[in-house]
Parts: sequence; structure tokens; C-alpha cells
Amino acid sequence: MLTFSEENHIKSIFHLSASSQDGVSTNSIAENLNTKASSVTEMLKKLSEKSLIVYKKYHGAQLTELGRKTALNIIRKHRLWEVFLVEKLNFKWDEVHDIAEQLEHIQSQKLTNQLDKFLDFPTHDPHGDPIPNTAGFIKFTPKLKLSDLNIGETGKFIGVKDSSSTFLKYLDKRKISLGCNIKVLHQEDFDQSLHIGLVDTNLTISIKSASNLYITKI
Amino acid sequence: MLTFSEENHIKSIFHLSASSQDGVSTNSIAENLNTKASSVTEMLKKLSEKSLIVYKKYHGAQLTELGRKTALNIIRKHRLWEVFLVEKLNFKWDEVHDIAEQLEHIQSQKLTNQLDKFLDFPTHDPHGDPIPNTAGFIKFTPKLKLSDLNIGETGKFIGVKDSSSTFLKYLDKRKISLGCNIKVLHQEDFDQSLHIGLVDTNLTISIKSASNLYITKI
DNA sequence: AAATATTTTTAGGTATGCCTAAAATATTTT
DNA sequence: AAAATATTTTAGGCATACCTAAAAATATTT
Repeated sequence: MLTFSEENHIKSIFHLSASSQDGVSTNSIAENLNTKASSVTEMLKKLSEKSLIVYKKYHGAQLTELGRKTALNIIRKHRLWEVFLVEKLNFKWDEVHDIAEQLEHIQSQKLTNQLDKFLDFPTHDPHGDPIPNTAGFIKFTPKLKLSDLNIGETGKFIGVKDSSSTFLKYLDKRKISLGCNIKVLHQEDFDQSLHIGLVDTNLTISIKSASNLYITKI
Repeated sequence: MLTFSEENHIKSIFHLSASSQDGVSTNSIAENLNTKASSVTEMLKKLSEKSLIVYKKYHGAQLTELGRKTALNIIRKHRLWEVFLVEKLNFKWDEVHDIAEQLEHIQSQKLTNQLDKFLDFPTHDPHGDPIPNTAGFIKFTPKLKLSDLNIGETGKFIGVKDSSSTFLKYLDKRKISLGCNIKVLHQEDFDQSLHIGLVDTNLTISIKSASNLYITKI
């Protein structure tokens, strides 16, 4: 049985591992969890003793296989609850994160699996992130960004990188929703902003926004 | 924002208030929460400072109006989640308590209300206990026990007093389920055990069990 | 009403999880 | 490679929420 704080650290290390080959730094975890480096150091020692991470002083942390399984189980719960909130309780996709942050810590294997079944075994959460299965297996999809497309190419919008509430609302306002097809029409020389085409409208978005949208070429 | 421990104490005081006119004793809370009297004393001071209870040294605690509202909100969440687990996720009525103990602490007014709506505004949980509404209003039903009926009288089974897993399983085994009609056929002189009649079967239950079943006369 | 028993509180201790400030180590710059 | 800078760890504190044991207050018996 892990504490909330232990679980949050494990999750943070998992997420930060994606973008770094070797150990995750103390500072990056601290920043991610809005805490201080010294607090993280303490926690890393504890997690190391519990065999959830490999920790070498001054050289960051890496999840063990057990740690990875643990992280994926928490992420599985988080994403399943997000689906529940959106599909069953009519929440918007920008409202679910904070509540799922709480629900992801509920301990009951049976609950998680029954919820999964109740939701008809969803494969992705409302932001397009894949949901790990019971065994901790997660479907890997290469992540192409809208900004990676060439002029004239079309992609299907399958997920967001930054799923902050403000960005999600920005997308809503522009009627850019998960699953829609986007064609890159033109790029502005001045600031690299993109003119894109949706089903029946064209609009302009910044290059920053474009690199927040995950796409598959079609 | 209250901690889990604070919420648990408030809830405990609420439940214990039902069976005692004046203040709830330190020891009874400690017993109820599986903790020690000294820990409870500490907590009572804190809750008193937060205006959730009225606490007089050596004379127990009583909820303030704010404390009562707080308790009812937690109980509302607990019971709604129990309904969810049984109705939507196919849990048995004896399996839901521990999970609901965790879920009752999730903070989101909107979540609670949307869940309520999703469940179609249930009035009672799977054990027959009433669910408080948003305003903290709880429907009072006089609690008659099966053991209070006279020989020959019939009652409708509407709730259990002790909803421990073992007792609920005992009822399942005997096919005694919420809502069924029970007629008291005969009482044994030797040990006061009751012969009762269900829809198509008769059986004998102890007087202890009979005083665990809430009934309305019909 | 005094003696005894019970309950409750206080005093002092422990573990967790956070903090700041100083020391130690690693990295980058010159 | 030495100096400067950045990162990480250690040391020492603080609040919460538990605990045991002793002291104080209340309740019960005689």
C-alpha cells in the first residue's frame, strides 16, 4: 500500500521518463509536483527502498519494472475515470483532470476492472491518451504533431500534448475536436502560424498550438 | 478543506449522535474509528476551533449546524457511490462499504450532483439507508425492527441496522432481500428465535438477527 | 462523603511529508 | 584544469496524526 504522495512521485517519474533517456532529475520531479528538491530526495530514498525505482545519488531516478507497473495502474485508473466523467456524467474534457487526480488513488482492483467493463473497455481517454490494460500494457502510437505535417497534407486529430484547461477550451472555441480531420493549407512566413482547413471552415493557429496537437496522417 | 481524518471524525460523531441525547464521548469515537482516546481529544480540539463541533472538556462533542451539514455531505457521497457500485458496476451489497469509504472523500460538488442525476436521484442506498439531498435534508423514517412485530404481523424489509459483510451474506443465503415481505409466524419460547414466512418459504432466525432488520408494518 | 473505578486529558514520543538554508557534488565556462 | 555556476543532498524545523503512560477529572460504589 502506497501513500498518495508516493503514488504521485511514481506517476511523475513515469511521465518525465518519456522525454529523457537516463534518470529523471530531482529538480524536474520537484517542479512537476510543485514541491521542493529536498522533499523529492527524501521520497526517492523511500521509493528506492521499496524497489519501485533505481536511485543513485546525484544521478536521478529510473522506474523498476515494479515501479512501471505501479505507474501504469495509476494512469489506467486516471484515464478510465476521465472517460467515466465525460461519457457518463457529462463533464467537458477540460473539467475532468482535477477530479481524476483524486479518483486515481482509490484502491480496488475489482472497482477498476468493473469500471473498465462498464465503459466498454475504452482504449483512449477524452484527450486521446491511451489507457493501459490490466497487465499494464499500453498501446504505443507514434506521436506526430500537426506542426510536423507539410503544406497540403491532411491529418486526423488524435490527441493533445498539453491538456491544460485553457488549451482545451481554446480548441472547443475553434470547434477542433478529437477525431476531426485537419488539412494544412498554408504557413505564414512572418511567424510560422498555420492556416488550416476543418470540415467546413478554415482558420489560423499559432505554431505553438500546432505542436500541441497529435495527428495521424491520412 | 478538511483532511480525511477530520472528515472521519465528523462522520463518526454524526453516527454516534443518533443513539445518544447529549455529547458523544471521546471513548466511543475512539472505538468507532479504531484509534485511541488521546488522539480523539486532539482532534476534538481542532474540530472545535473550526466550528464543526461544540466541545467541552470531559463532556464529549456535539456537531454544530456546520458540522451536521458537513457530515451529511460525506454520508450523501458515501451512499450515492454505494448505489453506483451496486446498480452500475454489479457489486453485491456486502462488497461496497470499503470502497465507498474511500470515494466519500472525493471533493467535487459537481461530481456528487452529476452522479446523483446519473443514478436518477436515488432515495436509499443498497442497505436501505436514506440518501441526504444537496441541502443536507434527510428523509426520516421511524425505524421498526422485525423483532418489534407481534406474532401474525407482516412487515416489509426496508433496511439493516448492522450492515457488516457477514450479516449481509447471511441474509443473501436465506434469500432475504430488501423490499421483501416478512410475516412473523411463531416465536420459540426457549431462545426467542422467530419462525418467519417469506414469499414461498418459512425459516427460523435468531432474535439478534431479527433486531438487525428494519421493517415497516403492512 | 470517602474510596474506588472509569474516563478523559496532558505530556512526551514517533513517522510522514513538507519546508529553508547550508554543504556537497556535478556541470559548464573560461 | 581551475573557477564559476547549477544541481542535489544533508541538516535541522514544522504540522499532522497517530501512539503510550501518567495525571486529572468525573462517575460509581460502598
